[in-house]
Amino acid sequence: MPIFYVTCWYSSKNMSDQSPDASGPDGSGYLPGLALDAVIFGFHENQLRILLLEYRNTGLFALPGGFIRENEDLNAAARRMLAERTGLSDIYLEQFYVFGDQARHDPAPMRSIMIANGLAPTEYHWLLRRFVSVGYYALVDFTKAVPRPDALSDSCDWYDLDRLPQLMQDHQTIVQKALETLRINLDRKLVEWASSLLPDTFTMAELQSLYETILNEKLHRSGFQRKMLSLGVLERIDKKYTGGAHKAPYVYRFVAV
Amino acid sequence: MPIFYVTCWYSSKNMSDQSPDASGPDGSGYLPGLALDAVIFGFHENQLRILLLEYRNTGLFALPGGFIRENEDLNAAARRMLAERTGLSDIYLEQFYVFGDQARHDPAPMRSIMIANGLAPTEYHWLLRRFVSVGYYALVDFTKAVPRPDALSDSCDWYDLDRLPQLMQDHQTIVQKALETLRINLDRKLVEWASSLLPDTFTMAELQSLYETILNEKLHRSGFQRKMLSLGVLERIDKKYTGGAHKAPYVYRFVAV
DNA sequence: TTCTATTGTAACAATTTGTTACAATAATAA
DNA sequence: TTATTATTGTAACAAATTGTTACAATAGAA
Repeated sequence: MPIFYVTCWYSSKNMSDQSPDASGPDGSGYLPGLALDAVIFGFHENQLRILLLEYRNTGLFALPGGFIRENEDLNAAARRMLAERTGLSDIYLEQFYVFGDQARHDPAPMRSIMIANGLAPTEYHWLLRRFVSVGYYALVDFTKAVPRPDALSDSCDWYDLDRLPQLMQDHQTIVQKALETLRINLDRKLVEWASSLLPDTFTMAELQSLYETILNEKLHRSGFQRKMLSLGVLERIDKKYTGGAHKAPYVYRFVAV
Repeated sequence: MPIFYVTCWYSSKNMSDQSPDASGPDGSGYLPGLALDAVIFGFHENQLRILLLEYRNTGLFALPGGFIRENEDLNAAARRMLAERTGLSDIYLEQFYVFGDQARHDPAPMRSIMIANGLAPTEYHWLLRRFVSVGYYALVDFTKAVPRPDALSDSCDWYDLDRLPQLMQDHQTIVQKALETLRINLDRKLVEWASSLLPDTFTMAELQSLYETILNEKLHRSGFQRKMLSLGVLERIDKKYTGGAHKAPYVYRFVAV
């Protein structure tokens, strides 16, 4: 019972128009039907934001996403996509959920985007087909990122979590689920996250404001300080003279594990 | 710039030999390159086991897996696969990780399995290609399941977690990650899991043994009872006369949320 | 020098968890 | 009937953790 399975990519234009990695604008070279969407959390001075793309002439906003090359690990694809969008490479990145309902398949917005970009996609264009998408969340200091739009979008920028524009498809759901994951994992993953979210050294007040911003609630200063110190992962470095008319706080660093 | 993307399934035999759902043994009707693997945890009387398939004449063991139909939700596919393997439908099931490294692509074992089953797969047979696999864990009372082998395997049975046979590919890693997830989530998900892991009513000792088995550590009886009662989700039902020469324990039920 | 805002930490209370102890049984055997 | 036994439910207390308040120690500005 010899059976053959072949995935074919047809392009009416030039099959040879491909980037060096052998993945091209016709979708060839990518794993078919599988995508990534990333909720990139940016933190800086009490502010928690996420990175969104705005598509040209459409008023449509979306999470940065991407595809997986045939000769690429899934997580590596997420890391590559992230670097393309932010210019950052050593940041925390983790899967949190796979969005695989049929209901999320809605070719209309993507068709609008393509048309707004001067393309005339056929009904069966690969970008208009059903995708199962792996959700990733990433953590960065947003002052370190250099957001770059992708080929179809004219802006890539940070948006306050509580003032998000209307998002495409199920991207609002994806953001919500990412935020839940962030909150659930905060205590357990703090040390892993620290280098992505905080400068090398930081004051206790900065660490507390990170907690408060992520959890969206006020914490008691004294108890917080005691709890953090009791974790045994903080090393006190120096005093920090901020210029304020008050005692100078210490700066801390997470000790290597 | 009209571009076409078409996925083609070639079968040297009969393209019409398909199940009613339009997914066939040639892989057509399924989302290409995407699979599921399930770690089905079975609990009963202090024992935690998982369900494994043994492939005919190969000595190879594997997690039950499956594919996603083109007109099926991802989670629905997992639920269907689970029902096919266990006969159970109302059980707890959740994604925990996507395994998407290229390194996991190793066609050798699957080729052996197919050959052992009298098939002569070509090099490009769909089952021998790279798959990204969504890992699910499920929770059942293993006395309620009726394990059924799939087409290529001659047994489907429960194995003690600490006495697993050698598993195919990266399935050992998948089991490990599922177990970690189970432990991390136990407290937070207890109520959701209860109906899959415990009988409708249960004694405190049974609940404690569930905890101890999952966490693989002894807990203090008194503190455990107090903690569980303080959750405010247990309803005391009745006494249970077990026949033992001692005080009869109460049986509890989780109250509806 | 005084004043102000913020920090680090002590002090104590409240709560939660760890541990031990013991009375309350269901059977069983004397 | 009456011990005996194994387990259960919970009280009692200790230990640890967390919540809250208080206060001394500044770094700068007035």
